[in-house]
Amino acid sequence: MPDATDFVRELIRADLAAGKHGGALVTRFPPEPNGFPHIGHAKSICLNFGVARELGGRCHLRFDDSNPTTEDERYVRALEDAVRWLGFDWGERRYFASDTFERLFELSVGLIERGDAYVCTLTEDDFRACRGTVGEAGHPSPGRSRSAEESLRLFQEMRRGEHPDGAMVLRARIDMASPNMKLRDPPLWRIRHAAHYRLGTSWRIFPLYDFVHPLCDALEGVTHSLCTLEFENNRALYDWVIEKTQVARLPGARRSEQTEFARLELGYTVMSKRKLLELVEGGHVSGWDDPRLPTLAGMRRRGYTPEAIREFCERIGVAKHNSVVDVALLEHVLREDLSRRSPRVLGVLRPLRLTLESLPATDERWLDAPYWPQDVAAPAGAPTTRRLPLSRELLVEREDFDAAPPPGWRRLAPGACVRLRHACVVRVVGVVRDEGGDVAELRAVEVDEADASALASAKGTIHWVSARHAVPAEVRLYDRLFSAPEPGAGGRDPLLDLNPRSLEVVSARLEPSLGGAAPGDRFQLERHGYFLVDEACSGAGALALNRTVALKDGWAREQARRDPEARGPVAAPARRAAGGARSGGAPAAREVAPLSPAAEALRAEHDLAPDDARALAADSELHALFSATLAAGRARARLVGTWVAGELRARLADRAASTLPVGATELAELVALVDAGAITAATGREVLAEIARSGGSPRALVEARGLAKISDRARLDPIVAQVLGESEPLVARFRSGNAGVAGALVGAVMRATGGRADAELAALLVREHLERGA
RNA sequence: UCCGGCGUCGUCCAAGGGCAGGACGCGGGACUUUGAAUCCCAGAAUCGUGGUUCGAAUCCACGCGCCGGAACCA
Repeated sequence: MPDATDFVRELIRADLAAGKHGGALVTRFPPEPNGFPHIGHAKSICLNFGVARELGGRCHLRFDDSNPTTEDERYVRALEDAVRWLGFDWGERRYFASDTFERLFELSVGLIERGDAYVCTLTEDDFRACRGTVGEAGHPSPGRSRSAEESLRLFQEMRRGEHPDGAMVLRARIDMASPNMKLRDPPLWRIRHAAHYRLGTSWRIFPLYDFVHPLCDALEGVTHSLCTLEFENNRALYDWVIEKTQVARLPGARRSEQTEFARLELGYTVMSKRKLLELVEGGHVSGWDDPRLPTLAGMRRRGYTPEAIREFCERIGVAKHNSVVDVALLEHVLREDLSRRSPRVLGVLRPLRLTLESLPATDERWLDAPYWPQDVAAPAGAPTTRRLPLSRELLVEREDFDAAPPPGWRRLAPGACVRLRHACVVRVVGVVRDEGGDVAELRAVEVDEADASALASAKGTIHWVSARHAVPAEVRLYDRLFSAPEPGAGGRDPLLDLNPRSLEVVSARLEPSLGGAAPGDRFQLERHGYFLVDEACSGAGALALNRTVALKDGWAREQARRDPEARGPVAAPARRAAGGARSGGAPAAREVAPLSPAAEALRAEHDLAPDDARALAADSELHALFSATLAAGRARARLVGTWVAGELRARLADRAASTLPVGATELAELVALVDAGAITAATGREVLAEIARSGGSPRALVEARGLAKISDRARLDPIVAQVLGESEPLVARFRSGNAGVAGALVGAVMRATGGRADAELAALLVREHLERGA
């Protein structure tokens, strides 16, 4: 049962229910093959493919490849890999925009013939100058008046390659003065003498996004074209292109509709293709699949699972406002998933020798150790235990020893007892230092199982390996690539925000069972984190491990809190910089904007609410209706104002008041009913909605439907009693101190009476009943 | 400045006239042979001001703030 609900799914469900597009649902994931997909693409993939899967539609994979200079076959493969890896399937539905150029050309010819497009020979600079700015209207290009025949001839010449790059473009003829810049005669095709990765040099002109995209959607029969917020201004053009090309008449084509949602942003990383490309080409990372990158290839190599990413995409939701998701959420779902599938093993990242003096050098004890903790069920078929050798020479974590430990320390310290995971409790009896004074070795003895107090003093458990049996491995530890929450914020160079310590490579020693680990294997190194045996670097005998994500470390967090200086700026708890959409400061309380003289006069004359006066003053038609209504009845002017300027206008949306089948007479009648207390305001609104739809007399409607207000105590009281009887949980909540539910109970009474109950009386009765019952 | 979009816990997402809810993070506690996991508890928000309404996060108005838009990119 897919519970994921968001405005996109709601919209689609509504369209489906309404039978729009013949009840069909077709979405598409439309990347341009000019870079590797990243976690932001995953959101789009999960949305488009997920919606289709859940709601019984299909989703196409389409390559939006209309720019020959940036696109490449290898990106096509990377995109396909990513979609498949995430667990989605486009079946036979793989399309290339570049396959549609011929049809797009034909549609363009139609546009020119109908006068909806023309060839413009302005230079790029002049073109720009002609377009105007956001503040001022543009003016027409000389080409705008070119005849269709002439434009057609030029357009054919463009296609034949008879003109150099930039000599001319085909433009839509829309509106050079439109406040929406996208509509100021946008270019549709431009000349580009460059080899396209699929088409070679067979085309010398290439269509632009705003032309290609709607047309491909329509041609493929896409019903819901989901894209990100920055295309909101393009929607008008999207619709224009579909309408004016008449593409929907073609077989299989549809009038698709665009809906925008917020793209994904993650803290401490960059998501734009440009910036990613810069990192890759500048050698700041090892490639598109560098495990520190938010690319799907990088995340995959680091050890992320498709399941975790899908879960993440589900949890972040889909909305219409820009947001920056905390990486902590990503890491949380990752750990959740990894915990279920990773056997626990021991490995020492930064080894320190520990000699167990109580164990003879020739002794070797093999212990049984479970792979899975008590609260994690072993996956079906997975081994549940392995053997672990204990010998005299051990290796422990350097960090687990402190000669002068802070309070609360539970690990190795002079004289202290700790438990060796799966083995025994040991006591540190000696610390050997090298000539530089650094700790070189620890001497310890096994604690007798009978020594209860020593056993009990061992508060901590540490991991270890037998030096002789340990297998070496190169382990890569990753930290976030950038040290700033929003790299490059404020226009600075993001490279300046690179975290110099984003990668640390250590020579680790692992328990012998890992000797046979194969690329792609994953496990948890206890107390360290989740690791993946690197697919690319683990040759025969040489094990390379990538730490996918560290375990949470409550001790480290606590230490950091005590001494923030001791930790690097990067390792400090993630704290997003203030900002984003919500930093909108509350200016000092301000007076409501003053009324215009006309509005003020109106307000004073009729004792109107200021907002109503303003609305009436601003709309002569509404004002006239107000005056007429006033004249037609005896209701109080203030109330008439509210109903005309408030309730009626709200129903109007963009229409003119004269289009409604409601005149001054009806309005006056309605307001009089409310004013006299014959009906409730709620009923009044309902009646207004009804007569706004189909006309008629309010009084007649009220009588026909029996909508008169119930203000008779004796009549309402039993209704209240019944509602309360049926709302046991709510009543209980009230009893336990939640006074707010009283409102909900009043609401229930209102619903039970179809809005006819005198609300004030209902509220009074509800309160009486509740108090009596208590 | 014009056009478009958007403002709910620190973060992400619900509630679309009637109980402001969930998740992550943070804090506290229980448990623990991973300072993990798990469990429990706490704290924490409707951008502002008016209006309509018995009742407003939700409707209306006026503001404020943030994002996007002037590529022959997508």
